[in-house]
Amino acid sequence: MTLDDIDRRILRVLQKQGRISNADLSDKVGLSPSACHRRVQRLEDEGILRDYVALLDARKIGLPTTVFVEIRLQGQADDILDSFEAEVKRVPEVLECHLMTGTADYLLKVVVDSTEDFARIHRQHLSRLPGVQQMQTSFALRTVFKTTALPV
Amino acid sequence: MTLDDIDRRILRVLQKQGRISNADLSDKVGLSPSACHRRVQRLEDEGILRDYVALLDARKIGLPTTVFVEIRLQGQADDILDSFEAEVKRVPEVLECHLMTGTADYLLKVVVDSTEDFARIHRQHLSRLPGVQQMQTSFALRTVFKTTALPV
DNA sequence: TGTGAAAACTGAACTAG
DNA sequence: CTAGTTCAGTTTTCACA
Repeated sequence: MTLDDIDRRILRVLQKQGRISNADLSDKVGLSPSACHRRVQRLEDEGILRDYVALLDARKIGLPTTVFVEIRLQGQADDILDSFEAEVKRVPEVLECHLMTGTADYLLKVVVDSTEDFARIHRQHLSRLPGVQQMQTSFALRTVFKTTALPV
Repeated sequence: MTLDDIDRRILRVLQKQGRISNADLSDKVGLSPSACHRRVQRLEDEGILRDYVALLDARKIGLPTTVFVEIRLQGQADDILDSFEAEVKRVPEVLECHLMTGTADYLLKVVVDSTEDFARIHRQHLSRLPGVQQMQTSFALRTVFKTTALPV
């Protein structure tokens, strides 16, 4: 599917204000409410608009610390990767898990309350992940910025 | 502020379905619509519910590739950090920028179309960032999972 | 918690380019 | 024929009792 300029404007607005009313959105992008609504529906049907979510203030719910964990596995056989991934999925503090280029390396993004809390999660979950050869941890001192909005 | 069990349920639902109607939400958490509405408003007022956003399918808008870039700066003087951060903010493909523990290290998360596209962004933007001593790039081969939902 | 007026949503019928 | 508009019935929101 091909996006025109108005589509991109709609996406830019919704990536910042996911709960804006269709009336206000149509104003912002210069369409009538129903024309705008039809476009939004098309973007949803195509799966380009994938989800609407609420974002929480991590600090205010006691998870101010972001940790990145690099993990080298013992091999790259599919069953090693599969069982590792299955276990990682069960740790709710792990928000992202990427398989990186190179030799069976994973990068995890983890949110925790504090370094002590991370120690606990490490002890209870990460240190028990199967097939791990090496693990290296880096703490974010400060998140300069973070957005979910893709450039469209 | 202290969150009770129903608050947490509300937050869990809204982190997955940010546009659910108040009527449906109140059903799911077992409250009357107006009681539920009051709680949501309180969570918004407190800033715990920070934002509602739409999430896009990165693949479908031509940004299927995630790249992590580790950067070591030449020093950790405030003005070096400040000018670096100011410049990084201007690159829309950079979704996250974290200052990491250690010696003036940054970690950037970047989304691009392809390795060639990353090469362009590197050439045009990243290689021109001020104060950079060293830069190391890792590509995500495959994103196993990724969520914006914090564990509450 | 329940109520009701005001706002928003959303589909149908219609129109212009 | 595609993309926009107006209009009207329905649903949702949200302030107040």
